[in-house]
Amino acid sequence: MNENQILHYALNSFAGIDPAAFELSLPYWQKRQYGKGEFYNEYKNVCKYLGFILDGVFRTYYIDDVTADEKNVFFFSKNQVVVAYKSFVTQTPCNYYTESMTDATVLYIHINHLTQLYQQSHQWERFGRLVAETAFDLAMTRAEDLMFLSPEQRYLDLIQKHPDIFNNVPLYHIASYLGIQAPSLSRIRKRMIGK
Amino acid sequence: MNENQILHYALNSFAGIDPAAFELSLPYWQKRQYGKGEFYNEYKNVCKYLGFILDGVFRTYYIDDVTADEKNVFFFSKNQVVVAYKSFVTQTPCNYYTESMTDATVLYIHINHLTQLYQQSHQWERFGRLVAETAFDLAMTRAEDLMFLSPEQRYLDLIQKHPDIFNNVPLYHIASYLGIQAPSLSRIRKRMIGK
DNA sequence: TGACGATCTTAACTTGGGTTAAGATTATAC
DNA sequence: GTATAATCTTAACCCAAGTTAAGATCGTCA
Repeated sequence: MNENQILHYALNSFAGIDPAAFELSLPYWQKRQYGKGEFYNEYKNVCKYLGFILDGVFRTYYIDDVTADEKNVFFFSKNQVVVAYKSFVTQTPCNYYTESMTDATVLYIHINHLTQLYQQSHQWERFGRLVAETAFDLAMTRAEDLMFLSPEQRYLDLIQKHPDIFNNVPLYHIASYLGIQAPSLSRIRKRMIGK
Repeated sequence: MNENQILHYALNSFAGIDPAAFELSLPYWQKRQYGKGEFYNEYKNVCKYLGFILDGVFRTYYIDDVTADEKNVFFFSKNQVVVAYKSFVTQTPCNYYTESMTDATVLYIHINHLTQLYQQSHQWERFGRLVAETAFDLAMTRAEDLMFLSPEQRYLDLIQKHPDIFNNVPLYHIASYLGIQAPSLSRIRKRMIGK
């Protein structure tokens, strides 16, 4: 499959975007390559683009004012949307950094063009609603993991449900995502041996 | 103000629902009184109603399969929407209990009627999008609090930002919401004295 | 291959929350 | 106003994660 076919396939399975609706959007998608460590969106920047990851992994992180620690909030990987959702929706500055952790390729569309598509097409309006619901689900699941699971359970969950992330990301970034320090993750991994 | 005026005022400030659009919805709103401890929506139930709280406080909580502990997820209070959002949107069974913590009065609308309003009116469609964005914001803020703040900071935050909840809810429910046990909250409160 | 930087683990110690059960305080009902 | 239940605090002990720094391992590239 070429890149447009991959994109159409993903949009169709996600939101039932048919060939005609996809055609509508085609002039608006652009492609960008990211080197490892490049920013998709920076702190204080308004996020103006919704991206679709053809390849690579991104992370969204927060930097604590006081301790200057980085805290990983989300990972985004292949065939997923990457966006600073709240900033994108409200067009306000973002509190996070969103950075590529690997070389990456992204197809992206400007918010103005997306808004245009919303007005032109029911299918795209539906897409907008589904993105909102997906964002809610992502945030809610994150909150639930933190509320209901121990760090150890969160670790096992991540391995099981997101091997693509686990296998492409250094452990200290995993630890930060799980809400613990690197030595704690090492201890958890040691405890697991033989279980 | 009578109850319909309160509702219209809230809908107007939240989503710019004008008198005509409000009029459209009027036949669909119903009123219910809750005694303390009654359920707005139960575990495994599909949430079919979106509620607007005229008075009272509700909590949404999860029960751990293993320990049988209750974990408070959200509080909803006066002049806010109460709903099990994910269950409502997807019309799937809810993982939570949503229960009134005080006597309460709620105006509520059935999902089918709301969907009907979405189709009839742009203003109501906008309302639907804003509810989605509010739900996202609530879940994201919950996740951020758990990721970035210590239990102590979360406690101070709650007092400052949600005195209405803090003043109407027993401390052991607050502790559960903060993600700690009641004795820990006592220790935090003791530490605070003199600060 | 060997050296450097990146990553991961370990150790030793500190800190704060979990657990359990008892006791103090507050609210509520009779 | 007193009894009773609900709520809140305290104590004692345990355990997991935080912190810091050192050391082991892995990857990469000249």
